[in-house]
Amino acid sequence: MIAGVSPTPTDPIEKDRSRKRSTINDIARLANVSKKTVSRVINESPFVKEETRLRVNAIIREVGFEPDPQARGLAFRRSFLIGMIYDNPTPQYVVNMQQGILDAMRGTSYGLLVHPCERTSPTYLSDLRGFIERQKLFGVILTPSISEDERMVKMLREFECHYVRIASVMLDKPSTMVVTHDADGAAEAAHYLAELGHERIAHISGPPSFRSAHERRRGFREALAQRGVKLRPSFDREGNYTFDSGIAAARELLALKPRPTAIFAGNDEMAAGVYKVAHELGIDIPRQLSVIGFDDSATALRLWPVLTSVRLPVREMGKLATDKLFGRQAKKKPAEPELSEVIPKLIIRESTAAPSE
Amino acid sequence: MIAGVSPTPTDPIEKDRSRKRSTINDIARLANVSKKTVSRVINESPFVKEETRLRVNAIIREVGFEPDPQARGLAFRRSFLIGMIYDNPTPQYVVNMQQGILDAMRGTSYGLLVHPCERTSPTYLSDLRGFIERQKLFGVILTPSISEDERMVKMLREFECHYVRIASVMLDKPSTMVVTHDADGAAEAAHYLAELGHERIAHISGPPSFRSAHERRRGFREALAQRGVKLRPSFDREGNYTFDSGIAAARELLALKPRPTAIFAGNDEMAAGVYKVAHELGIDIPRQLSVIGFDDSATALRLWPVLTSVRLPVREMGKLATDKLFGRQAKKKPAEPELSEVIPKLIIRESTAAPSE
DNA sequence: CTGAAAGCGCTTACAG
DNA sequence: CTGAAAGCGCTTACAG
Repeated sequence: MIAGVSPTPTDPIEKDRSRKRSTINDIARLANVSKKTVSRVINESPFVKEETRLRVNAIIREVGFEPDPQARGLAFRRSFLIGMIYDNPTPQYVVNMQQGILDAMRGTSYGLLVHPCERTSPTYLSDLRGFIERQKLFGVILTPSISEDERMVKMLREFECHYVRIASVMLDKPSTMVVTHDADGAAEAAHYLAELGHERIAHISGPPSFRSAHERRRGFREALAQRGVKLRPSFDREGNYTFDSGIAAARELLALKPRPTAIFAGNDEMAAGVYKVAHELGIDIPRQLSVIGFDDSATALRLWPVLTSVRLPVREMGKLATDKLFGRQAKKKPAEPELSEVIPKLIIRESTAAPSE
Repeated sequence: MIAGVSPTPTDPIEKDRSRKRSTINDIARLANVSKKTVSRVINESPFVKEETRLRVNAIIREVGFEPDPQARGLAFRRSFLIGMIYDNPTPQYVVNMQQGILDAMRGTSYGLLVHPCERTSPTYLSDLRGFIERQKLFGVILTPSISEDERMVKMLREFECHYVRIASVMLDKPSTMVVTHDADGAAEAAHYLAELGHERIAHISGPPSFRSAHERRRGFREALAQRGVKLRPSFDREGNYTFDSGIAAARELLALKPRPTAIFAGNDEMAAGVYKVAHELGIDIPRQLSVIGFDDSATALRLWPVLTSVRLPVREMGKLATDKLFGRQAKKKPAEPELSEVIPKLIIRESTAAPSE
């Protein structure tokens, strides 16, 4: 229709025009349709003639047009932003989770907004409410322990904000859950230690405010019981998933007589604390003490000897959760519930051996 | 003006209204001014009568009104989003940096969008261009080594996107820089080792693609030279800031005869690699080998013995950079250049001692 | 299957 | 110091 629109290098006006992003109006004009039709193509409406759709799409690609998420968001009354809300203290976990979410977002026009928070802060809920309401989030990914807070979830429903909860057990409708079955991973650790011949086995659990702490402890205890090994009260210590709490618990545990020959820590950070105390006391790992962690974080490989740990595929969990948020379900028989599950796996390294005594 | 507007618990209509966010129009109506005036108050325009401003602000607070960032962004042709663009491989660094940026953003209506990337990817620059153009970012924080890429910066200028570069040396106008002076930190490490009496001192540097790798090496070499100690070529190894590269370099270094009595690693990750090899070879740290890292990350405390390391206040750097992006300068004599600087500091722990031989 | 009008919640450009 | 009109780039609601 319009002749000679291709920019020439000597044409300063055309240069300026090309710097400006093209809009839905430009596309409509070039395709000779209304902007509403372009909008329909963008939003993949089925009510567009095949031929029209192809023509519009061709022009969109040619011009390199991308709709403005802010404008779309304003009209949709909902932004193209995903929030990651977390209070997990482990950087490795946070970064892996972010990576997984971004994996699923690649190629979309969505952005990832991060929002760390502290459940103990008095403004925790109101901060979060402000964040979600202000940003008009499309949806959020909730990781433990935030994912276990029903007040949080109630608020999200109020704002009609989509969400997916990552947690160690089923807490909600299957379509909103990624379940990590921490108890099964802990059970694997228990069976392995029992098979090695350990009987004086200790556990350092996470804080009661994390559901995973209960699950890991329960899975461990129950599997031990199956093997006829009892987790004695003095060998059953509470930590809070931090390195320091692992040190404190290990000091108590290793002062006991007789002391445990194996310790299963609720996560790798606390296992690192056990290592520190063992080194201080001159206790050899694994000859005199077997240690197992949980998470299989980067730390596991940096410890000496390398740590046996239960691996959770954190990055994949983030991707799974985000696919779910976008309504992209893994292909299954449609009859099956749309639950997503993840199975932890014991990675055996050099911190575990048969007891020497 | 309007009587009885306070909602009563039994009034379902009022309840419904209260669920809907109020807009600039509601405030204008309640304050008996035009929405343009409300807009002026929001944007802190000086051209509003004191009395009007107070009245409008009172109503804004009363109603709990917050302007919609998407709508503002559309009108401003610029979003209320800050991007953090990074390719740093250390999770601890990434999380600390994010925390620092969020510290500075607290109380604002801005959001933090994360964008990890790989400089080696063929789509690196075009991905980034898409990200910045699509999201119409208010500004970005660039961390090493992305912050050292002039093509990246050129692109940002093209889009008139504000930016602050965090880097180990001055690369740009002072108003856009947070300089970390890595060379000074490395020099401290050198002086300390020389003082302890070491002469066979080795260095494992980061990858040449990171400016900090050069700076740390340079600072270390020069300070050593001042003390009359030469960094021999066989003791001068290149790594790439990863744990594995630290292992590889340490294997070579510790096979040398005579081997070094001290190793300064370009970061803690590589120092962790040195520990692993030393343990394997039965070399005692610090009696037979002193080790110093850089970053003072969480890993430094989890290693045994605890690692002497050069600390960079990463979280503060993030806050500093973001304050700068917002034009919030530290108060100084206005004549002084608006450069932000950070001085690394050697944290002495238990991985360093006088050489035994 | 397609389009003209009105609107999302703000701001810019202009006028007074 | 204040406001009415037009516009940012899209979509909804309606009509045909």
